[in-house]
Amino acid sequence: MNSTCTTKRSNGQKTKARLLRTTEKLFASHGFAGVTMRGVATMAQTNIASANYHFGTKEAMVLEMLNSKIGPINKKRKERLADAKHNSPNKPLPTSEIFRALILPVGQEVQIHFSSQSNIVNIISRSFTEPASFLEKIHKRFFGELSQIFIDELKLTYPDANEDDIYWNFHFAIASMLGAFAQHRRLKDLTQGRCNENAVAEMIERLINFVSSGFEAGMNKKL
Amino acid sequence: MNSTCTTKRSNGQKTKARLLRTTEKLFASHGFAGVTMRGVATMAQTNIASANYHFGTKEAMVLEMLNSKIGPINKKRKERLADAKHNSPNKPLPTSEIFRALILPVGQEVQIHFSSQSNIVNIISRSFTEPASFLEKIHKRFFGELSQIFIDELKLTYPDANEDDIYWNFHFAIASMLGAFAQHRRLKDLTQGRCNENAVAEMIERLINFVSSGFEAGMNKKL
DNA sequence: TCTTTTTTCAAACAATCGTTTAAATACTTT
DNA sequence: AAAGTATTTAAACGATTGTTTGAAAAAAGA
Repeated sequence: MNSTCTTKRSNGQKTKARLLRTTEKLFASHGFAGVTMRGVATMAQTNIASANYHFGTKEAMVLEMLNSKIGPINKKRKERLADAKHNSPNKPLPTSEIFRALILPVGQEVQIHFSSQSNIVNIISRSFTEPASFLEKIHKRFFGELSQIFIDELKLTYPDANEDDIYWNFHFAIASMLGAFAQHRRLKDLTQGRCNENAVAEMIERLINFVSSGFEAGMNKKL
Repeated sequence: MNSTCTTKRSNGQKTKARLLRTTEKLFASHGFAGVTMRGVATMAQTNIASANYHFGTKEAMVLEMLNSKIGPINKKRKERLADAKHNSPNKPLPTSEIFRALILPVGQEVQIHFSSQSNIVNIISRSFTEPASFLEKIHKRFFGELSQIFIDELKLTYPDANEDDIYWNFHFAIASMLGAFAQHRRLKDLTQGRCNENAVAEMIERLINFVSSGFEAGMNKKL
């Protein structure tokens, strides 16, 4: 018959998408352990076995959700870095431009879905200290390839620098970014309501400035 | 009769201490969810019910362990800050001194128990993004009172600064510290063995420098 | 020594977890 | 319309979780 809103299968992809969205919400608010097959299925208004039918295991379901969220962000990061290189050829990039390419794509995602329950901030903050061992592999997979690209770029900007300096301070930069996002939920308590939703863009700029300055200081100052 | 090595009760406190040490190890390596009453009891060579007898609940057991580890560190932080103020009265503290008081006590703890299985780094890194809701309260309790002390001190050093600037950049500083510790376990992979155990003291100094520089830049530079 | 309290233990409880099964339903294709 | 595939469902499985019970064992006080 004339299907009203579907392309091939009408309900299968719908249910799968609903399950993914629910996984997103539960993972964002309660972490991996808080994602239960029953909870996801119930909240997605379907059956437990349906979740297993679509994803096989809980682990695969969470992984697919994470990939759908973090994958596009990493793509934008690489694109922004490539654009910056293309716009100023044969010249090393400023430190702030490198970290802007790293931070801004997440920041934009945060701005878009700020008041959403399944905020990307919560997902990222959960996914980098989750106890589950498979998440460590995922983290390595997601940030491992990306790290090398950005470290190589930093080496071009600091050609005479000690490699240890680059590694250490890049480590701090990553830590600052992730930690800032991880703690972002608690910021309202910390500041007693001083930071409202509209300040997200401001926070991103502050974060880029903080990280870039810290990195530069770490490269220049001899301890 | 003449008790050989105990003060009042011979075995009760011993078992309780053994349970706490085991909780420490399991929490450090597998997080809150990885701490199971059976696992702790077995590894501590005692019975499940014994753990419940001594602590009541799993939550209380983990809390007592956390308090025993983080409490003394926070005490040293306040002491170091008070000492710094006492040594230079009527003069605002340098930014690096304030953050040194915040970071060094943890760093020393890290150095002492670096190769230990129950490293304080792992405990701290676990305890600040653990999904369990009670841990968020603990985090607020532990860092809540401490934050205000250090923020007040930063206000003295930057008397003309915008309060928002102080809050934001202190937030980043805390995030950097926690994130750096949280990621420390993965650093060996990231650097391909470039960072050995002896480099802990170096990392602490680098971290203090990174955080102080980032904070100062955030206070001075207008965006 | 006898009594009292503290501590340990095996066993079971109730709840929840991820996963599987097999039958029923919905949809597409022929 | 019939056949075949895709999807949903209720129900159960086995394993694990934190917690409780009640009795045995150990230690302490009298």
